[in-house]
Amino acid sequence: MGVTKTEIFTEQQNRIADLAKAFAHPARVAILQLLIARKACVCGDLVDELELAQATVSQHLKELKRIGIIQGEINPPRVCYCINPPVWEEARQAFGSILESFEGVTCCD
Amino acid sequence: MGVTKTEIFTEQQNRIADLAKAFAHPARVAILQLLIARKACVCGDLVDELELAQATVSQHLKELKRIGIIQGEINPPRVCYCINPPVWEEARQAFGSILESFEGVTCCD
DNA sequence: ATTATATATCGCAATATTACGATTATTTTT
DNA sequence: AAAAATAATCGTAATATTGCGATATATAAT
Repeated sequence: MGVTKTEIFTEQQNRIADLAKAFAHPARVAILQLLIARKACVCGDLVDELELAQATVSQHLKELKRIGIIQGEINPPRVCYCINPPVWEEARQAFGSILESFEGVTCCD
Repeated sequence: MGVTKTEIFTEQQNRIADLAKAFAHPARVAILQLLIARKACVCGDLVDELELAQATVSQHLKELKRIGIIQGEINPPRVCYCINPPVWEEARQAFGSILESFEGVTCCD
């Protein structure tokens, strides 16, 4: 159906999935990397760097904002985007936790 | 168009996006967690634990296999799935690298 | 006031994803 | 050989995502 059955999963599983979506498209990875490099904080700069239409970049920014991993500071007529530190930290914890939980033991050797 | 313009991004960006897709759905997070806990390696056990149809679980397993993060050992008529250590390590590196690259400095304070 | 600039949103088309029943394929068990 | 068990695949429906042109909005500059 294209509709995820979120109710059958735990809060944690749904949150990890949502945080992962921030990184699950190369354009969003590129945006996050640019924001970290601090070379392009303003939306228009991101549009210049990425070969994507302004509307498309804006849509990816909206998705990243929905997840909470970035925040936008309105500075008319511009908007300055940056990483949202607490949520970034949440992502570090979440991914770190699951990625470290595998000890290298597989059940079918 | 629903079709990602992979050609305008770097190999690394595309790979990170792909690895992130492994975690970008709660069912796949649940599957990976179960495989790590070693409680359910066999496909049928996963179907029992997740409230999803067998066909749906099988589809998620296929996607995880495509990414390479799990492998399936055929043990007819069963298939035993487990984490694929080298790709899991690749994911740890990739996410670790990008997540650690943010130093807490934001450009719009 | 008018114009220019910057970004968000709308509407649309194309493609991808999620989910599942039904079927198929393969191997074991009987 | 027939039946049972397990998992993959097919087909299909519903929804989501990606991308962009066009438009709307809001402020700054003229």
